[in-house]
Amino acid sequence: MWRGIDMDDQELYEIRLRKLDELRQRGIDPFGHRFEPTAHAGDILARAGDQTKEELEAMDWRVRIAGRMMIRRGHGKASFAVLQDVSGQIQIYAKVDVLGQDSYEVFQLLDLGDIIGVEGPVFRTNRGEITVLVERLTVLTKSLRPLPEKWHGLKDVEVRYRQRYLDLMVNPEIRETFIARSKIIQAIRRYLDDRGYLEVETPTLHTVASGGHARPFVTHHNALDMELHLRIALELHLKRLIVGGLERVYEIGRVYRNEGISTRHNPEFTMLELYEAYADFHDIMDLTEGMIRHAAEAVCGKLQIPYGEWTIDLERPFARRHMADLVQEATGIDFRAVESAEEAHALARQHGVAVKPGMGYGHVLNEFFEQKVEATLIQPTFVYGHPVEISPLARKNAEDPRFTDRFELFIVAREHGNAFTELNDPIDQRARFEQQALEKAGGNDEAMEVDEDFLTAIEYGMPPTGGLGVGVDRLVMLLTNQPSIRDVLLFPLMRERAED
RNA sequence: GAGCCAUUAGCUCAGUCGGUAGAGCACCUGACUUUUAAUCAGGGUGUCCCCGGUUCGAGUCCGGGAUGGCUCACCA
Repeated sequence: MWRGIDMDDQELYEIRLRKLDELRQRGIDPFGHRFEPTAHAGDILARAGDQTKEELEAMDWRVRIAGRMMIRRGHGKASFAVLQDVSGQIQIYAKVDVLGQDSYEVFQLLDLGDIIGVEGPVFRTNRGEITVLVERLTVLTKSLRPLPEKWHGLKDVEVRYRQRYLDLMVNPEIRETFIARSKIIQAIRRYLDDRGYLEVETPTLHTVASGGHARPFVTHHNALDMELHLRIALELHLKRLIVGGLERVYEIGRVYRNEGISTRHNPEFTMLELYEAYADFHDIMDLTEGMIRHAAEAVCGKLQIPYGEWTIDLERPFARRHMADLVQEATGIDFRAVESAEEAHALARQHGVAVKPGMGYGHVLNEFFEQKVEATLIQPTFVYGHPVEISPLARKNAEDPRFTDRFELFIVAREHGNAFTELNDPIDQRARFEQQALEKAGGNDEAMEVDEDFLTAIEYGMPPTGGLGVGVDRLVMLLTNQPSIRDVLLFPLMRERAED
C-alpha cells in the first residue's frame, strides 16, 4: 500500500507527536470539535479591500475564521501566519499581550498544516495587508505530517495524483479546474432541464455490456451467482425509457472500459447521454452546439477559448461536413463512387492507409478519415454520414444506405460527441447486432453484443429519436485547457504501489 | 504492449572525470511585538527507487526490475 511521504524517516512525524502530547498536557484537544466560522478569507479580503487602516479600525469588525495554517513568520512575542480556507488565504496576527501567555505558547506549538479557528477584529497592517488579529485561538486539528514546500508547491505528478488532497492544499490553481468541472456539469444540467429533459439513473451493472465498442470489466454477483459487466455506455437503457414514453431523457454517469490508459483515456470516465423523441441528428447538432456554448460561457465567460497552442472559436457556427467529402478533400478520392471493398483496399494501399484484411468498405473509409482527416479538425466540426458498418445503432441514410444519419463532433482533433438518428427498426437492429456478432467471432473484441432485451423493447415501438453521447471529461479538458484527462479527474486510476 | 525520459533530504532541486552527497524551503535550538519567499546566529535530518554486475572504490558505468511522465499501439 502507498503510505505517502515521510514514513521511512519518522523524525518529523515524531516531533509533531511530541507537540500533540504537549497540547494534551495543556488540556487542549488536538482533534477538536464543532466550530462556526462567520466568514471566509476571500469574503474578508473582498469586503475590507477598499477600507483604510483607520476606517477598518473604526468599524471594529470582528470575524471568526477557520483554516489550515500554511505559513508562519514568528517575531518573538508576536507572530504572523497565513490561514487557508476554501476561499483562499488570509493573514492572521497573534501577539502575547492580546492572546495571553498560555494561548500564545499554544500558538507557538502549532505546525504548518494544523487546522485552527481564530476570532478577532480585522485590521490593516502598516504594510497594508488585511489581517485578523487573534484574540481567541481554537486548535481544531493537529497535522502529523509535514506540508510540501510553500514556494514551489508540489510538482511530483505521481504524488499529486495519488495524494490529490496535497495537490489541492498547496496548488491553488488545481482547485479552479475542479470548480470549473463542477460548473460545466451544472451548466449542462441547467441547459437540458430548461428544455424539458428528465435526468434519470440507469443500472451500471449489466448482464450484457452493449451500446458501445469496448471491452467491459467483468464482475460477479454472489447471491444470484451471475456474471455481470460494468456498463460501457448508457445508450440502451435510455432508449428503453424513450420506448416507455419519457420523450426527453439524459444521464450523466460513470462508464467503465477495460482498456489502455493515456492522456485521453481513463478506465472509468463520465459520459453524458441524451435522447429526444421525434428529433433527428440535425436537431441534435443544434442542441450540442448550444449546450457546449452554454457550458463555455458559464465557465470561461467567453467563446474564444485557448487550448494548448490554439484558440478555439465556439461562437462561429460549427462546421458540418460529410465524412466522404472530408476524405475527398484530403485525398482526392470520391468514396461515394467506390463500388467494393476490394476497390477500397486497393486505394488504401495506394495512399498508405493502414487497414486490416477483411475490412469492409465502411471500415476502410473510416480508416481514411481517421488517418488522413481527423488530425486536421481543430476548430469545431460536425463530421456526419458515418458508414453503416461502424454504426450499428444508427439509422441508415435515406438516400445512400451505405451511410448513416450519424455525426461526431471534433474539436482540437478529438472526438467531443457522438450522435445519431437512432435506429428504431427492430428488424434492421437485429441484423446489425448479428453483423456485430460476426465481427466479434472474427476477432474484433470490441464488436457489440446482441442485447435481446433491448430488441424486445424496440419491438414495442421506439419513436424516431435523436441521441447524443459526450465524454464529459474531454469537454472539461477542452474548457479548462488541460492537456491530460488525469488533470480533470480528482483521482485518476494509478497502478497499485508494491509493498516494500 | 513498444520506444524515449525521469526517480538524490519532508518539498523543490544541484551533484563535474567513478573517489564515499549538497543548496533553498521545511524542521530543530536561540534572538526578535506590524512581518510577508520576514530577518539574524547555530544545527544536515539521506535505503541517492530496488536487485545484481564491473571496479580498489558506484548517486555516477552495465544488466534486470518497480513506479511515473510523454509518444505510439490499443481504444470510436
